[in-house]
Amino acid sequence: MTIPRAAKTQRRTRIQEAKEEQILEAALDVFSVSGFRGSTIDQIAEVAGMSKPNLLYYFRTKEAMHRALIDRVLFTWLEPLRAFDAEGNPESEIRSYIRRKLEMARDFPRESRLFANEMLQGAPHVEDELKGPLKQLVDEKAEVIRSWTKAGKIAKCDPYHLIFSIWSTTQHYADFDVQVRAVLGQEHAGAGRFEDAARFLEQLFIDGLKVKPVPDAS
Amino acid sequence: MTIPRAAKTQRRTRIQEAKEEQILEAALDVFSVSGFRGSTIDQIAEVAGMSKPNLLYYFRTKEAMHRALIDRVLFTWLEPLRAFDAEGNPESEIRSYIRRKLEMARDFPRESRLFANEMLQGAPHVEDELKGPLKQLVDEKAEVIRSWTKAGKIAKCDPYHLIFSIWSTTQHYADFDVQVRAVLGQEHAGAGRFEDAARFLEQLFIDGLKVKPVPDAS
DNA sequence: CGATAATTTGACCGATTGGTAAACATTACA
DNA sequence: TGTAATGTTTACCAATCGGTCAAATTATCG
Repeated sequence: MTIPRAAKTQRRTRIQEAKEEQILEAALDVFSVSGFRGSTIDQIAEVAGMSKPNLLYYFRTKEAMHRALIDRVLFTWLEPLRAFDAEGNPESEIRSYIRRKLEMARDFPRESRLFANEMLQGAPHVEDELKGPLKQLVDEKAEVIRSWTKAGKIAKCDPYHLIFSIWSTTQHYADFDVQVRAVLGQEHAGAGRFEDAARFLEQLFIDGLKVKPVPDAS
Repeated sequence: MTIPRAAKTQRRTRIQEAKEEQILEAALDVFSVSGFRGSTIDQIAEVAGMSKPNLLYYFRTKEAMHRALIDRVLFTWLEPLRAFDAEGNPESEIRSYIRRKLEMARDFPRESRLFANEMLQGAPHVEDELKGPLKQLVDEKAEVIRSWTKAGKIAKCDPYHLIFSIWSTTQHYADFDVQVRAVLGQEHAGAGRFEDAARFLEQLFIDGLKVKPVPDAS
């Protein structure tokens, strides 16, 4: 019988694990550029170096591949935010959060683009995750930030929009990489652009969030 | 003869102008969500309320539609940056630039997403525009900002990354709208979110760029 | 070894893709 | 009004799409 598709078996053989990894790696290449609708199984199969029916032996549908990919990416993608520590020093926490996010944009640009593609299309496959686990995590960290402002450790500001702005500025270097390179030109588009970005963003956020001397009407 | 396609005629009839407008409007709907590869002429035709061959009478290929759309969007999209005035007061210039960009994200989210989709795919259709006109415009404005820092009007910072960060933070509210809504929840995801964002971003950039008292070693 | 299960592939299917041909309908204008 | 140009539609095409199937191949293990 050939009925028991890979997914059904209890124990995953080494070969299964390896092939699924190989497929998801190729799928990430393709989905991150063309989005779900714009990607084809044939493309993924070619990148993976396998036949199309062979892909479909491990993942029954195109959606299944995409779903598996999204699930995996979503988890690791939120790790920097999870590491955000309430006990830590606000300035250094924000600083290292920016650093971490920027490192991810540099080291895992495909993952960032996969996620961006999904958002642009209205998150048809992950809306529940956004409204559930993601919102919950952000709510939690927003509360931490709010406590910092209340304690006078950082300037008063909307914690949600602070998080959004860190997300957007850092992911920009992955999602809009072509634009960044084009605008910076050959001279400044080298590997150093991430260091420059880090310096700028740290300055912006740290100084922008410093507690300001109240011009109190006395 | 039916050979002279619409594009070939010198004078554009009223009906041509209207239909082309109607098509591009529909194309914007579709392309902005699914990207170039993920969109189909049939989808656009249905949204436009016209038959597929009728679309192809006005635009010979799917690429021609996309190209026409991109050209139009790219121009209006850069208007806020063009309005950036070297003579003006730095603080109010930056403030109004952020406002304008945020208003565009609110009023023209499809245009923002169309552009974002193109970037994610590596800008296969507009790389020349990025390296040419766009880079030139940004270079020019970056020089303005640099002059401000040299004059001590704003804190010393990398003008390119400053522009990038304004782009990314503002466009985020168009491109990642689903995520923003999901995280903010029903209570705070209303129309007011743009006002909240404006307040936060203005504070961040204005305070973050204030000239800091030098802790000079005296 | 033998046999059973797991893996891989070529051939194929119906649906959809971008695009065409030509007949038909409408408009502009002398 | 007539007629030529413009605009629209039906029918269609080859290529590609997501996915199936049965046969062939390979790994596993007693």
